Amino acid sequence: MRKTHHCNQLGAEDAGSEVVLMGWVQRRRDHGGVIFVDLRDREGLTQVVFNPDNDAQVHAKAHALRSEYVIGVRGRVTPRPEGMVNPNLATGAIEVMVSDLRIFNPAETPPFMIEETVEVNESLRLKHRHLDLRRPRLQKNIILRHKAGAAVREYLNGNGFLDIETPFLTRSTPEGARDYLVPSRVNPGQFYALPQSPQLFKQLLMVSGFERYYQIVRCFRDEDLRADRQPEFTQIDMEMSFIGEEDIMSLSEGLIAYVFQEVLGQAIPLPLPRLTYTEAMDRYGLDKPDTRFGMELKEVSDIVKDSGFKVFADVVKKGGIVKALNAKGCIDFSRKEIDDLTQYVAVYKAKGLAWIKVREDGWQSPIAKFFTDDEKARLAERIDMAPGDLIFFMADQPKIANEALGQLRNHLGEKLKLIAPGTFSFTWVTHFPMFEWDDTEKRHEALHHPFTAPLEADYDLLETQPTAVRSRAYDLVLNGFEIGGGSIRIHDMALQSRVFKILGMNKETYEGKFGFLLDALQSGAPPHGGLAFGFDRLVMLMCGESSIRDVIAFPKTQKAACLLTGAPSEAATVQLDELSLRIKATAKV
RNA sequence: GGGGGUGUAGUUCAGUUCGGUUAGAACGCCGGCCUGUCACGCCGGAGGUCGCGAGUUCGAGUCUCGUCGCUCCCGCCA
Repeated sequence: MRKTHHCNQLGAEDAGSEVVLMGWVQRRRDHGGVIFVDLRDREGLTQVVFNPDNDAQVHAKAHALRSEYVIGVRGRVTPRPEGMVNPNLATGAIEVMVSDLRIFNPAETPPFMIEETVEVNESLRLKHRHLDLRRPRLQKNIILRHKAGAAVREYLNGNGFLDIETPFLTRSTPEGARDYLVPSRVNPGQFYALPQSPQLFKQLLMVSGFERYYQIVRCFRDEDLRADRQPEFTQIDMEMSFIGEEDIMSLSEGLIAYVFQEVLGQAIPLPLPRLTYTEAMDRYGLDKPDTRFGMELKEVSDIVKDSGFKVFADVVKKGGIVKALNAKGCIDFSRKEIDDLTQYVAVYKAKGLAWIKVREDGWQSPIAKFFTDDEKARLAERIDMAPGDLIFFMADQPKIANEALGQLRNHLGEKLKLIAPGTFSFTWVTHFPMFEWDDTEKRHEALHHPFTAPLEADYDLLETQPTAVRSRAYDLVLNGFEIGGGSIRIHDMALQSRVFKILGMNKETYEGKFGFLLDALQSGAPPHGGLAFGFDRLVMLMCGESSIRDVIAFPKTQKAACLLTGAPSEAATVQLDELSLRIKATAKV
C-alpha cells in the first residue's frame, strides 16, 4: 500500500479512480451501518466511507477506529450523492469508498482535541507539543515559516549572497546580552559562549573578501523572556561589502517585498517610508513606532514653559519636555478609565497624566485654570483640539515622557480600534544616536553595538559630546515591532579604537577581547555593513500571531524550560567531573 | 529582582461575592441503538488530590500564609 494522494487533492474529476490515502482519523461518524471517517494529513481532509454493503469485513474493522489512529485506506473515488456535497471542504465533492483498511497505529485519546475550536492552556500545549503541532493553526504557521525561509534564500541567492555557516561554540564578548556558556572538557575551567549573533564572524567574512554573506541562523541570549523574545531565536543575518546605507536598505526592502509577495501574495509598495530617530521620538515617542494609525504626539513645552501650572513649567526648566496626545472624540471616558490609563503609564515611570476634556463651552480639566487665554489658544491650535476630544499631557524628562506617552498611544490605538486588521505598516528608523549614557555604570554604552560607524559629519563630537553623535545604524519597524536592524560598520582600526575608548574600554581590554577584529581591520578590510532580521518576529506578524512561540515548533516557557523534553535538567556527577565543574550548595535544586 | 492575571472532570469553564447537603455544564471518553453523516443523532454510563503544603474553623474549592506551574508587563534584552 503506497500513498497516492494528499487529503486535499481529490475532486469530482478523480471520480472512478482507485486511490490510497494515509493519515490520521480526524473524526469518525458511526451510523451503525455506514461509517464516515474524516481522514487528515498535513494538506487537508478527505471523507472516507466504510459501507457494509460494499465490504462487510473492512466495515467491521472500521468500528475500532478512534481519533488520531494512523491509517491507510485504499478505495474508489466516488462523487457524493445528490445534496451531500460539503462546500466547506476542499474535497467535499467526493468521498472515498474504502475497500481496504490498514491500521498502522492506534492512539491514546489525546489530552486535547486536535482542532481549532478550543483554546487550550499553553502549558498543556507545550507539554504535548507534538500534538499541538497537529492542529491547523500551528501547521499553517510552521508551513508559512518554511515558505518565508525558502523565499529569503531564493531572493538572497539570486542577489549574489553566499550562505556561510559560523560557529556556535565561540568566544564570550563583553557588552550586550548575557551569554549562554558551554564548559570546555578539554580545557578545564574554560568556556565557550553561544553566539548572541554572528556579528564578528560576518564582518571577518567581509575582510576575507566574500562580499555578500547571509545565513538564517540561531542566536542565543540568556535574558528574560517575553512574548516576542525566546532564549534561542532565529535571525536572517546579512552583510555586504563596498556598500552604503542606501544599498543595504533597498536590498532589504526588496527582500521583504519578495517574501510578502511569495508567501502572502501581498504587494508591499517600495520604497518603504523612513523616519529619523529624532522624528520617530518626536512624533511617536518610541524608536519603533506603530505607524498603522495616526494620533501623533505634539510637544508643547514652548507654550507651557512660563505657564502658571508649576508642574509643567518646572519640568521644562529642568530640561524636561511636555507632550500632548489627542484622543479624538474620547470625551466620554470615565474617571475610572482615565485612572486606569494613569496606572498604565505609571509602569513606564510616568508620575502622572494630566488631561483636558474639550467641551463646546470650554475645557473641563483639573489644570485648565492654570493657563491664560493666550496659552489655551496656542495649545488648542497645536494639539488640534475640537469639541469632543480628550487630551492627555505628559511632563517629564524626555526619555520618560516619550516612552510613557508613546506606549499610551499604542495602548489607545488598540483600545480605540484605530488599527485595521491585516495591515502591514513598515518604516525605517535611521540616524540613531551612537551612545547612551548609563547612569548606573557611569559610562557610555553603544546603542546599537560597538562596531557601528558614526556619521562622518559627527566625528568631531566623538570625544567632546558623545551623546550627540549620530550613527549609521538603521532599524526596520513593522507594526510597532523592531523586525530588523543593522548598520554600516567601522572598517578603520583607528576609528574603532576611538569608539572603544568612549565606551570606557582601555587598550588592554579591547585588545584582549577584540584583538582579532582590530588585526582584521588592519589587514585590508573593505567598507562594509549589514542587517539582521528577527525571523521569528517577522513570521509572527505574517501569521497574525501575537507571540513568537506560535511560530516556533518547540519553544520555551517564560522560565526558559522546554515542557516537552524537560530541559533544562540536572547533570550527572560524572558529566560535571569531566567538565571540572561543581554545583554551589546554594543553588536551588 | 518586581508588579498584574491565572490554576476546579481528559479539555474549556461555572461555582469563590457572604465558608455549610452528594462540586455542576458543555465538549471529549466508554457502552448500546442507528445505512448518508460531515460539530451526525438518540439512550445510558464512567470520570474530581478543586495546582501543592500549612493554618484559621465544628466545617475550606471558597478565608489567611507559604510554595509551584503557566502567562502579560517593568527591569534586563550591544
